[in-house]
Amino acid sequence: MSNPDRPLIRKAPVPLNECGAALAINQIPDRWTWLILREMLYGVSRFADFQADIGIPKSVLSVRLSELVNNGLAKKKPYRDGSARTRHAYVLTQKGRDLAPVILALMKWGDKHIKDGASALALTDTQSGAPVEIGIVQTKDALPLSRLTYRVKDH
Amino acid sequence: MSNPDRPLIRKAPVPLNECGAALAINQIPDRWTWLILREMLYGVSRFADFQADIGIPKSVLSVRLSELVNNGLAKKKPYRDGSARTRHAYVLTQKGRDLAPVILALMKWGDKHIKDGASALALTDTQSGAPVEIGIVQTKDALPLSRLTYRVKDH
DNA sequence: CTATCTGGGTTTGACATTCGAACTCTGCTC
DNA sequence: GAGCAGAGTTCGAATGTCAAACCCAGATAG
Repeated sequence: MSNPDRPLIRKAPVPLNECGAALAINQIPDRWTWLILREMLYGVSRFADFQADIGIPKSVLSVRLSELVNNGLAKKKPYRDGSARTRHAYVLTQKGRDLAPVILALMKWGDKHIKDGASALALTDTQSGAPVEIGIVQTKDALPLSRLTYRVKDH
Repeated sequence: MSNPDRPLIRKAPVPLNECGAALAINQIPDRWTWLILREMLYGVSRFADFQADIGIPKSVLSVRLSELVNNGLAKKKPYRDGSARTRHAYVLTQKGRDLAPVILALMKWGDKHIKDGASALALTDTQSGAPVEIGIVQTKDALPLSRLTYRVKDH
Protein backbone atom coordinates (compact mmCIF):
# COMPACT_ATOMS: atom_id res chain seq x y z
CA MET A 1 0.00 0.00 0.00
CA SER A 2 2.95 2.29 0.40
CA ASN A 3 5.03 0.96 -2.45
CA PRO A 4 5.65 3.67 -5.05
CA ASP A 5 6.30 1.12 -7.81
CA ARG A 6 2.93 -0.42 -7.56
CA PRO A 7 1.81 -2.74 -10.34
CA LEU A 8 -0.96 -1.55 -12.62
CA ILE A 9 -4.25 -2.30 -10.96
CA ARG A 10 -7.50 -1.82 -12.80
CA LYS A 11 -9.92 -2.44 -9.96
CA ALA A 12 -9.78 -2.08 -6.18
CA PRO A 13 -9.37 -5.48 -4.52
CA VAL A 14 -12.13 -4.65 -2.05
CA PRO A 15 -15.44 -3.19 -3.29
CA LEU A 16 -16.87 -0.12 -1.57
CA ASN A 17 -19.59 -1.91 0.34
CA GLU A 18 -17.16 -4.35 1.91
CA CYS A 19 -14.43 -1.84 2.68
CA GLY A 20 -14.32 -0.51 6.21
CA ALA A 21 -12.68 2.67 4.98
CA ALA A 22 -15.36 3.37 2.38
CA LEU A 23 -18.13 2.62 4.85
CA ALA A 24 -16.47 4.92 7.37
CA ILE A 25 -16.23 7.69 4.80
CA ASN A 26 -19.99 7.53 4.32
CA GLN A 27 -20.50 8.48 7.95
CA ILE A 28 -18.15 11.48 7.72
CA PRO A 29 -18.98 12.74 4.27
CA ASP A 30 -18.02 16.38 4.40
CA ARG A 31 -15.53 18.88 5.70
CA TRP A 32 -17.88 20.23 8.37
CA THR A 33 -18.45 16.82 9.85
CA TRP A 34 -14.69 16.30 10.11
CA LEU A 35 -14.21 19.66 11.77
CA ILE A 36 -17.05 19.02 14.22
CA LEU A 37 -15.48 15.70 15.18
CA ARG A 38 -12.16 17.43 15.73
CA GLU A 39 -13.89 19.84 18.10
CA MET A 40 -15.66 17.05 19.93
CA LEU A 41 -12.45 15.11 20.42
CA TYR A 42 -11.00 18.19 22.06
CA GLY A 43 -14.05 18.25 24.34
CA VAL A 44 -16.05 21.09 22.80
CA SER A 45 -19.72 20.16 23.02
CA ARG A 46 -22.04 23.14 22.60
CA PHE A 47 -23.83 24.37 19.54
CA ALA A 48 -22.62 27.97 19.81
CA ASP A 49 -19.06 26.85 20.56
CA PHE A 50 -18.87 24.76 17.41
CA GLN A 51 -20.11 27.75 15.48
CA ALA A 52 -17.58 30.11 17.01
CA ASP A 53 -14.62 27.76 16.50
CA ILE A 54 -15.20 26.54 12.98
CA GLY A 55 -17.49 29.17 11.44
CA ILE A 56 -20.15 26.76 10.25
CA PRO A 57 -23.60 28.16 9.37
CA LYS A 58 -26.20 27.32 12.01
CA SER A 59 -28.50 25.63 9.54
CA VAL A 60 -25.75 23.27 8.41
CA LEU A 61 -24.53 22.64 11.95
CA SER A 62 -28.00 21.65 13.01
CA VAL A 63 -28.25 19.05 10.26
CA ARG A 64 -24.71 17.72 10.78
CA LEU A 65 -25.21 17.27 14.50
CA SER A 66 -28.40 15.31 13.87
CA GLU A 67 -26.55 13.07 11.45
CA LEU A 68 -23.81 12.44 13.98
CA VAL A 69 -26.42 11.51 16.57
CA ASN A 70 -28.33 9.32 14.11
CA ASN A 71 -25.14 7.52 13.14
CA GLY A 72 -24.30 6.91 16.76
CA LEU A 73 -21.11 8.97 16.80
CA ALA A 74 -22.44 11.52 19.25
CA LYS A 75 -25.26 11.76 21.75
CA LYS A 76 -27.22 14.64 23.23
CA LYS A 77 -26.65 15.22 26.88
CA PRO A 78 -28.72 17.68 28.90
CA TYR A 79 -26.86 20.23 30.98
CA ARG A 80 -27.66 23.41 32.83
CA ASP A 81 -25.32 26.31 33.08
CA GLY A 82 -25.90 28.10 36.38
CA SER A 83 -29.54 29.01 36.66
CA ALA A 84 -30.25 28.94 32.95
CA ARG A 85 -32.66 26.45 31.56
CA THR A 86 -31.69 22.94 30.56
CA ARG A 87 -29.92 22.69 27.24
CA HIS A 88 -28.21 20.01 25.24
CA ALA A 89 -24.55 19.34 24.69
CA TYR A 90 -23.32 16.98 21.99
CA VAL A 91 -20.73 14.53 23.24
CA LEU A 92 -19.02 11.65 21.52
CA THR A 93 -20.06 8.08 22.09
CA GLN A 94 -17.45 5.33 22.28
CA LYS A 95 -17.91 4.88 18.54
CA GLY A 96 -17.15 8.54 18.04
CA ARG A 97 -14.19 8.54 20.40
CA ASP A 98 -12.72 5.64 18.47
CA LEU A 99 -12.17 8.05 15.58
CA ALA A 100 -9.36 9.67 17.53
CA PRO A 101 -6.68 7.68 15.67
CA VAL A 102 -8.05 8.91 12.36
CA ILE A 103 -7.87 12.53 13.45
CA LEU A 104 -4.41 11.96 14.90
CA ALA A 105 -3.25 10.43 11.64
CA LEU A 106 -4.62 13.43 9.76
CA MET A 107 -2.90 15.74 12.21
CA LYS A 108 0.41 13.98 11.78
CA TRP A 109 0.06 14.21 8.01
CA GLY A 110 -0.91 17.88 8.09
CA ASP A 111 1.91 18.72 10.48
CA LYS A 112 4.40 17.02 8.19
CA HIS A 113 3.18 18.12 4.78
CA ILE A 114 1.46 21.44 5.37
CA LYS A 115 3.03 22.81 8.54
CA ASP A 116 6.53 21.64 7.66
CA GLY A 117 6.91 19.47 10.71
CA ALA A 118 5.58 21.88 13.31
CA SER A 119 3.14 19.94 15.47
CA ALA A 120 0.79 21.83 17.78
CA LEU A 121 0.36 18.92 20.19
CA ALA A 122 2.72 16.75 22.18
CA LEU A 123 1.42 13.20 22.59
CA THR A 124 2.62 11.03 25.44
CA ASP A 125 1.93 7.71 27.06
CA THR A 126 -0.26 8.41 30.08
CA GLN A 127 1.51 5.68 32.06
CA SER A 128 5.17 6.10 31.22
CA GLY A 129 5.29 9.64 29.91
CA ALA A 130 7.17 8.41 26.83
CA PRO A 131 6.42 10.15 23.55
CA VAL A 132 3.86 8.33 21.44
CA GLU A 133 2.54 8.74 17.93
CA ILE A 134 0.02 7.22 15.59
CA GLY A 135 1.62 4.73 13.29
CA ILE A 136 2.09 1.26 11.97
CA VAL A 137 2.84 -1.02 14.86
CA GLN A 138 3.21 -4.70 15.50
CA THR A 139 -0.07 -5.69 17.05
CA LYS A 140 1.64 -6.72 20.27
CA ASP A 141 3.08 -3.19 20.70
CA ALA A 142 -0.15 -1.26 20.23
CA LEU A 143 -1.29 0.86 23.15
CA PRO A 144 -4.97 1.34 24.03
CA LEU A 145 -6.42 4.77 23.38
CA SER A 146 -6.65 5.30 27.11
CA ARG A 147 -2.86 5.44 27.26
CA LEU A 148 -2.87 8.63 25.18
CA THR A 149 -2.34 12.05 26.77
CA TYR A 150 -1.97 15.25 24.82
CA ARG A 151 -0.59 18.62 25.75
CA VAL A 152 -0.74 21.77 23.64
CA LYS A 153 2.70 23.10 22.87
CA ASP A 154 2.85 26.78 23.83
CA HIS A 155 3.00 28.37 20.46
CA MET B 1 -8.46 12.95 23.85
CA SER B 2 -10.03 9.61 24.52
CA ASN B 3 -11.26 10.30 28.00
CA PRO B 4 -15.04 10.01 28.18
CA ASP B 5 -15.29 12.23 31.28
CA ARG B 6 -13.77 15.20 29.62
CA PRO B 7 -14.02 18.54 31.34
CA LEU B 8 -16.25 21.16 29.78
CA ILE B 9 -14.27 22.94 27.08
CA ARG B 10 -15.67 25.98 25.36
CA LYS B 11 -13.02 26.43 22.71
CA ALA B 12 -10.60 24.14 20.90
CA PRO B 13 -7.05 24.54 22.26
CA VAL B 14 -5.66 24.77 18.72
CA PRO B 15 -7.30 27.08 16.17
CA LEU B 16 -8.12 25.74 12.71
CA ASN B 17 -5.31 27.46 10.88
CA GLU B 18 -2.67 26.02 13.21
CA CYS B 19 -4.09 22.52 13.42
CA GLY B 20 -2.53 19.93 11.16
CA ALA B 21 -5.77 17.96 11.16
CA ALA B 22 -7.87 20.92 10.07
CA LEU B 23 -5.39 21.88 7.38
CA ALA B 24 -5.34 18.30 6.16
CA ILE B 25 -9.13 18.22 6.00
CA ASN B 26 -9.05 21.19 3.64
CA GLN B 27 -7.12 19.13 1.12
CA ILE B 28 -9.58 16.24 1.27
CA PRO B 29 -12.82 18.09 1.58
CA ASP B 30 -15.35 15.66 0.23
CA ARG B 31 -16.40 12.06 0.06
CA TRP B 32 -15.27 11.62 -3.55
CA THR B 33 -11.79 12.81 -2.79
CA TRP B 34 -11.54 10.28 0.03
CA LEU B 35 -12.77 7.47 -2.20
CA ILE B 36 -10.36 8.42 -4.99
CA LEU B 37 -7.48 8.35 -2.51
CA ARG B 38 -8.57 4.92 -1.35
CA GLU B 39 -8.45 3.73 -4.94
CA MET B 40 -5.06 5.28 -5.55
CA LEU B 41 -3.61 3.66 -2.43
CA TYR B 42 -4.72 0.32 -3.81
CA GLY B 43 -2.92 1.21 -7.03
CA VAL B 44 -5.83 2.12 -9.28
CA SER B 45 -4.73 5.00 -11.47
CA ARG B 46 -6.95 5.47 -14.53
CA PHE B 47 -9.85 7.80 -15.10
CA ALA B 48 -12.27 5.14 -16.25
CA ASP B 49 -11.23 2.75 -13.48
CA PHE B 50 -12.02 5.30 -10.78
CA GLN B 51 -15.38 5.83 -12.38
CA ALA B 52 -16.15 2.14 -12.56
CA ASP B 53 -15.10 1.43 -8.98
CA ILE B 54 -16.70 4.31 -7.12
CA GLY B 55 -19.46 5.54 -9.44
CA ILE B 56 -18.37 9.16 -9.52
CA PRO B 57 -19.72 11.40 -12.33
CA LYS B 58 -17.05 12.17 -14.92
CA SER B 59 -17.41 15.90 -14.51
CA VAL B 60 -16.75 15.70 -10.80
CA LEU B 61 -13.93 13.20 -11.21
CA SER B 62 -12.19 15.50 -13.64
CA VAL B 63 -12.27 18.38 -11.16
CA ARG B 64 -11.27 16.26 -8.19
CA LEU B 65 -8.28 14.80 -9.99
CA SER B 66 -7.08 18.28 -10.91
CA GLU B 67 -7.38 19.33 -7.28
CA LEU B 68 -5.37 16.34 -6.15
CA VAL B 69 -2.67 17.19 -8.68
CA ASN B 70 -2.72 20.89 -7.72
CA ASN B 71 -2.41 20.02 -4.05
CA GLY B 72 0.53 17.75 -4.76
CA LEU B 73 -1.16 14.54 -3.63
CA ALA B 74 -1.11 12.96 -7.07
CA LYS B 75 0.70 13.46 -10.32
CA LYS B 76 -0.14 12.71 -13.94
CA LYS B 77 1.97 10.06 -15.53
CA PRO B 78 1.80 9.28 -19.25
CA TYR B 79 1.28 5.67 -20.25
CA ARG B 80 0.35 3.77 -23.35
CA ASP B 81 -1.71 0.66 -23.34
CA GLY B 82 -0.66 -1.58 -26.21
CA SER B 83 -0.86 0.37 -29.42
CA ALA B 84 -3.32 2.98 -28.22
CA ARG B 85 -2.35 6.58 -27.97
CA THR B 86 -0.62 8.02 -24.95
CA ARG B 87 -2.86 8.70 -22.01
CA HIS B 88 -2.50 9.84 -18.42
CA ALA B 89 -2.62 7.85 -15.23
CA TYR B 90 -2.95 9.54 -11.85
CA VAL B 91 -0.55 8.19 -9.28
CA LEU B 92 0.13 9.28 -5.72
CA THR B 93 3.13 11.36 -4.82
CA GLN B 94 4.97 10.71 -1.56
CA LYS B 95 2.70 13.28 0.04
CA GLY B 96 -0.29 11.32 -1.14
CA ARG B 97 1.14 7.97 -0.12
CA ASP B 98 1.69 9.33 3.36
CA LEU B 99 -2.08 9.39 3.77
CA ALA B 100 -2.06 5.60 4.00
CA PRO B 101 -2.20 5.66 7.82
CA VAL B 102 -5.30 7.84 7.70
CA ILE B 103 -7.08 5.43 5.37
CA LEU B 104 -5.91 2.49 7.46
CA ALA B 105 -7.25 4.15 10.60
CA LEU B 106 -10.58 4.73 8.87
CA MET B 107 -10.60 1.12 7.72
CA LYS B 108 -9.93 -0.14 11.21
CA TRP B 109 -12.72 2.02 12.56
CA GLY B 110 -15.18 0.96 9.86
CA ASP B 111 -14.30 -2.71 10.32
CA LYS B 112 -14.93 -2.44 14.05
CA HIS B 113 -18.01 -0.25 14.14
CA ILE B 114 -19.78 -0.89 10.85
CA LYS B 115 -18.64 -4.35 9.80
CA ASP B 116 -18.70 -5.78 13.33
CA GLY B 117 -15.05 -6.67 13.36
CA ALA B 118 -14.81 -8.27 9.93
CA SER B 119 -11.75 -6.83 8.26
CA ALA B 120 -11.24 -7.31 4.54
CA LEU B 121 -7.45 -6.97 4.70
CA ALA B 122 -4.70 -8.68 6.64
CA LEU B 123 -1.82 -6.33 7.44
CA THR B 124 1.63 -7.69 8.16
CA ASP B 125 5.18 -6.52 8.71
CA THR B 126 6.99 -6.93 5.41
CA GLN B 127 10.15 -7.97 7.23
CA SER B 128 9.01 -10.28 9.98
CA GLY B 129 5.56 -11.28 8.75
CA ALA B 130 4.13 -10.39 12.15
CA PRO B 131 0.62 -8.91 12.18
CA VAL B 132 0.60 -5.15 12.30
CA GLU B 133 -2.08 -2.51 12.74
CA ILE B 134 -2.47 1.21 12.85
CA GLY B 135 -2.44 2.46 16.40
CA ILE B 136 -0.97 4.46 19.20
CA VAL B 137 2.61 3.45 19.66
CA GLN B 138 5.64 4.58 21.60
CA THR B 139 7.66 6.51 19.09
CA LYS B 140 10.54 4.07 19.36
CA ASP B 141 8.27 1.17 18.30
CA ALA B 142 6.79 2.79 15.20
CA LEU B 143 7.45 1.03 11.88
CA PRO B 144 8.03 2.91 8.62
CA LEU B 145 5.27 2.73 6.04
CA SER B 146 7.55 0.59 3.90
CA ARG B 147 7.25 -2.21 6.45
CA LEU B 148 3.55 -2.58 5.67
CA THR B 149 2.24 -5.38 3.48
CA TYR B 150 -1.41 -6.11 2.93
CA ARG B 151 -3.23 -9.14 1.67
CA VAL B 152 -6.92 -9.36 0.82
CA LYS B 153 -8.70 -11.98 2.89
CA ASP B 154 -10.62 -14.31 0.59
CA HIS B 155 -14.13 -13.35 1.35
C1' DC C 1 -48.53 38.59 34.63
C1' DT C 2 -46.39 40.79 30.90
C1' DA C 3 -42.09 42.04 28.67
C1' DT C 4 -37.57 40.95 27.52
C1' DC C 5 -33.44 38.27 26.90
C1' DT C 6 -30.69 34.34 25.27
C1' DG C 7 -29.21 29.89 23.55
C1' DG C 8 -30.47 26.91 20.23
C1' DG C 9 -32.31 26.17 16.67
C1' DT C 10 -35.73 26.53 11.78
C1' DT C 11 -37.02 29.03 7.65
C1' DT C 12 -36.10 31.58 3.63
C1' DG C 13 -34.44 32.77 -0.73
C1' DA C 14 -30.15 33.76 -3.40
C1' DC C 15 -26.20 31.42 -4.88
C1' DA C 16 -23.03 27.42 -5.77
C1' DT C 17 -22.27 22.61 -6.58
C1' DT C 18 -23.49 18.08 -8.20
C1' DC C 19 -25.68 15.03 -11.23
C1' DG C 20 -26.16 12.39 -15.47
C1' DA C 21 -26.70 12.80 -20.32
C1' DA C 22 -25.09 14.61 -24.39
C1' DC C 23 -21.38 16.41 -26.75
C1' DT C 24 -16.36 17.16 -28.18
C1' DC C 25 -11.69 16.34 -28.96
C1' DT C 26 -7.62 13.50 -30.11
C1' DG C 27 -5.02 10.26 -32.02
C1' DC C 28 -5.20 5.46 -33.61
C1' DT C 29 -6.76 1.72 -36.80
C1' DC C 30 -8.98 0.08 -40.77
C1' DG D 1 -10.75 9.60 -44.38
C1' DA D 2 -14.42 7.08 -41.62
C1' DG D 3 -15.00 4.97 -37.47
C1' DC D 4 -13.82 4.21 -32.75
C1' DA D 5 -12.59 4.74 -27.85
C1' DG D 6 -10.83 7.03 -23.82
C1' DA D 7 -10.77 11.22 -21.51
C1' DG D 8 -12.59 14.83 -20.70
C1' DT D 9 -16.19 19.34 -21.22
C1' DT D 10 -20.72 21.32 -21.46
C1' DC D 11 -25.38 21.66 -20.29
C1' DG D 12 -29.72 22.23 -17.64
C1' DA D 13 -32.21 20.25 -13.59
C1' DA D 14 -31.85 18.91 -8.88
C1' DT D 15 -29.64 19.41 -4.69
C1' DG D 16 -26.91 21.65 -1.09
C1' DT D 17 -24.83 25.79 1.11
C1' DC D 18 -24.90 30.34 2.84
C1' DA D 19 -26.23 34.42 5.67
C1' DA D 20 -29.91 36.75 7.47
C1' DA D 21 -34.32 36.77 9.38
C1' DC D 22 -37.32 34.58 12.18
C1' DC D 23 -39.09 31.46 16.09
C1' DC D 24 -39.43 29.21 20.57
C1' DA D 25 -39.03 28.13 25.45
C1' DG D 26 -38.03 29.08 29.80
C1' DA D 27 -35.58 32.35 33.17
C1' DT D 28 -35.65 36.75 34.99
C1' DA D 29 -36.98 41.74 35.50
C1' DG D 30 -40.41 44.89 36.36
